[in-house]
Amino acid sequence: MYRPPILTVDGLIFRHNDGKLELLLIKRKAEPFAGTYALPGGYGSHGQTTQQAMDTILIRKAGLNLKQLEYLEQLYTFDMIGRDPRGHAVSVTYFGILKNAKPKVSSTTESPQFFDIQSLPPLAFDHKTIINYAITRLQAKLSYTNIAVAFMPTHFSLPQLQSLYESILDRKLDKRNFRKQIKAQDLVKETDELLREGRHRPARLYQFTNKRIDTLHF
Amino acid sequence: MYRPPILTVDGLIFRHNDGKLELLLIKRKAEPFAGTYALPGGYGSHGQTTQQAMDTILIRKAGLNLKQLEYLEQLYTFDMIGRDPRGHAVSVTYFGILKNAKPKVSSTTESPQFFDIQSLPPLAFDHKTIINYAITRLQAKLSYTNIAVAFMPTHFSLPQLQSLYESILDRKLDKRNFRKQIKAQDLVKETDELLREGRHRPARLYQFTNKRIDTLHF
DNA sequence: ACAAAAGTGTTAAGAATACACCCATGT
DNA sequence: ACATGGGTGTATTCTTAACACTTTTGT
Repeated sequence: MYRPPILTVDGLIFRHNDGKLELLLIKRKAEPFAGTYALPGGYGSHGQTTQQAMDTILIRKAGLNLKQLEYLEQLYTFDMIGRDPRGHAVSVTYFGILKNAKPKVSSTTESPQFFDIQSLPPLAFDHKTIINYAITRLQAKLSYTNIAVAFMPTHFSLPQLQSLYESILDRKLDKRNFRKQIKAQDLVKETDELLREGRHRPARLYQFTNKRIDTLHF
Repeated sequence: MYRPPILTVDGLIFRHNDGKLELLLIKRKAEPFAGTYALPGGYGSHGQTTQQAMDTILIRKAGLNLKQLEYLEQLYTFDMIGRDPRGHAVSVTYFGILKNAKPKVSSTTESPQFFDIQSLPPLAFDHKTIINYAITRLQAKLSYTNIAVAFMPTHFSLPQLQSLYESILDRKLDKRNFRKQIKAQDLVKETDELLREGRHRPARLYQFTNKRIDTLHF
């Protein structure tokens, strides 16, 4: 009789908030690693695609459903010995982006919480490895896709967009070169609105020219 | 009681032979799609990593084991309704490269055979989609990794290397620019051997400077 | 001597980088 | 009036692309 491996699904939900790149974590209630932070995840069941499983799990653990995400792609499938108390498990991971302006939904079932990527708490399982993998992928995609679209609200200033790039790439960019490149790609178009938010010159607001996100996952 | 989904594993084994990019297919013996060509694949079992499963399946279906491959990476995990007669299945796919000079091992269990990428037979399941995905990935990796190393024999001429690039990218490249770029990356070094193979000037043989293949999978 | 593939450099255009000052606002 | 972040242009280097003739061999 055929006995398949345990299949789990884990989600990496990012957002850009307050100039920082943030990741959604939950605090585990069950053993192993009870009380430790972890990626929201759970078991996939027969008759369900892994994406459907991801959806149910995110709703249960973080009060968030996939339709609220601006972007979702499969990240990688990790199979590691000792991930699961019941033995070897295969985990399909998904990488999602929550748009900045969206309501920050979260039931408190497992105290879902966004953490700045720069200061993550200790993590359960091999989740730190998975997160590093996701960030490297995100950095790579930033250069050859318009994935930035997924993070930004519909109207945004170029300094805000630059802040997104900087928090993902984890380095400062030259303001003039950044603006020149963004404009050269014609990724964005001007609006006639301004954003006033301090005792300094207001920023012009832009919107993206095409809202579709390139869907090449490499 | 928890019932996991069916888990399958499929392999995409490429090689570069006779100036063409080739892919390993087997002819299915069982239903569904009996008699149709397909990627070598099968079920993953409890207590086995997907990579171990890939190994046993390749041995059984094509008389080839993973250690004979020059390169292996995970490609993607497809879950599609109707892939499996027993219902919904999740398939983890691996992408492998067989070095040119390697013995072309193959038991005839399921008549494993290499096909030119340019003229593939009709394929079972959604395997055509998976293959297209793999080729796109391979094309992308060619530009930012030294994955070409995996295809070439230890000693090779630059025209042979160019032929590999051309068969993967499916377009002609300029000879002078190609050689300049390869040399600029210092990917290769000259040997003092020559390859004579026709009534024309012999080609100088080269070897790769570092045999390690970059292992960034993006 | 000729056919056939190997080998070789230069120029032009475009992309990426470095860099410093003026502008519009709130207090 | 001043502090704060928003906004703008040019020069240089590096990268990419286009392009044609000579060399060495086997027959």
